[in-house]
Amino acid sequence: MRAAPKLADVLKALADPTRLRMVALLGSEEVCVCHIHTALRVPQPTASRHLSYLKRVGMVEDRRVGLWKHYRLRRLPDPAVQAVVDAARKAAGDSPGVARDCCRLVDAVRLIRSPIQTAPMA
Amino acid sequence: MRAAPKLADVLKALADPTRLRMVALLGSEEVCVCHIHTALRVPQPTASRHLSYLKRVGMVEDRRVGLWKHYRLRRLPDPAVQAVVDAARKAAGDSPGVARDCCRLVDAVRLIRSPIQTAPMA
DNA sequence: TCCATATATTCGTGTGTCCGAATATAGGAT
DNA sequence: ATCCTATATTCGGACACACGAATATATGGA
Repeated sequence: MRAAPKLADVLKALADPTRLRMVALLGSEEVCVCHIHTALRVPQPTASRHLSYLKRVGMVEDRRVGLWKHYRLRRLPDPAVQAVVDAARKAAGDSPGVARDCCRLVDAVRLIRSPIQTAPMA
Repeated sequence: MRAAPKLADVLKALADPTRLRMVALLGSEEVCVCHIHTALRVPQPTASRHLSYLKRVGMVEDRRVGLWKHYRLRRLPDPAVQAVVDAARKAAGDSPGVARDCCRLVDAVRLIRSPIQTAPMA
C-alpha cells in the first residue's frame, strides 16, 4: 500500500477538505509540519494526523531535519492515479482559500527560515 | 449546488467505491437504473440511492422513459473539476472490476433491449 | 379501477472517521 | 541529566453515511 496507492485510497484521501488543502499546498519542495499547521490554521495534532494519513496511503514522504519533519508529495507509480492527483491539485488551486493558505505559507517560511536558524535574517 | 458541483463534492462522490464504479460505467450515452444495478450486482435501492446522490451533487442528470429512468453523466461547468472526473474515470477504467461491470452492462442492455420491448429479439 | 413493474424513500443499525484535549515521544541545547 | 520545542499518538464523543430490509411512489396496461 505504501508504495503504490490505489485509486480508491487517493480519492478518499482527497475527499477530506483539510487533506485536499495540504496536497494543494505541498509541491515538489518539502514543507515542515509547523509551516503547514500555521498556513492552514489548524491545530498541530490535526496537521500531524492528516499528514500521517497521507503518508500511510503513500501520497507523501517525510524527512527528518533535526526537530523538524519535512513532507513532500510523492510521484505515484501509476500515471493514471497521478493524473487524478494533478487534476485535483489544479482544481483546488482555483480556490481563494488555497490561495490564502499559500500566502500564509510564504509568510511562515519567511519567519522561520530553516531548521537551523530560528530567527529571520538580520 | 445542482448546477455547479464543487470540487469537494465531486471528490466525496468519487470516494465511494460503488459511485466510482457508476461514474466509470456511465458514459455519454444514458443508462437506466435496472441496467446499472444489474451490471454492478448491487441491490436496486443501493443503485437508486447512489444515483440520487450523484444527481443531488450535480454530476448526473436523468430522463424518464416510461417506467425506466435513464441516467447520464453531466458535463461540468468548471473545466478544472471536470478534469478531475475525467482523470478518475480513466484511472478507474484500468480496474478489472470496472471491466467486468462493463461486460455485464453490455449483456444487460442486450437482454433488455429498450424500455418498450422487454424480451430479447426473436 | 386494479395489477404489475421500475424506481425511490424510510428506518434502524453498524462502521468509519474527524475533531479537541490531553498526553506521549523524539531530538537538540545547556 | 534536565528542559524546551517539534511532532506523534491516544482517548472520547459527535457526526456522517453506507447498507439491508421493508415500504412507498410512479407509470403503464388490462
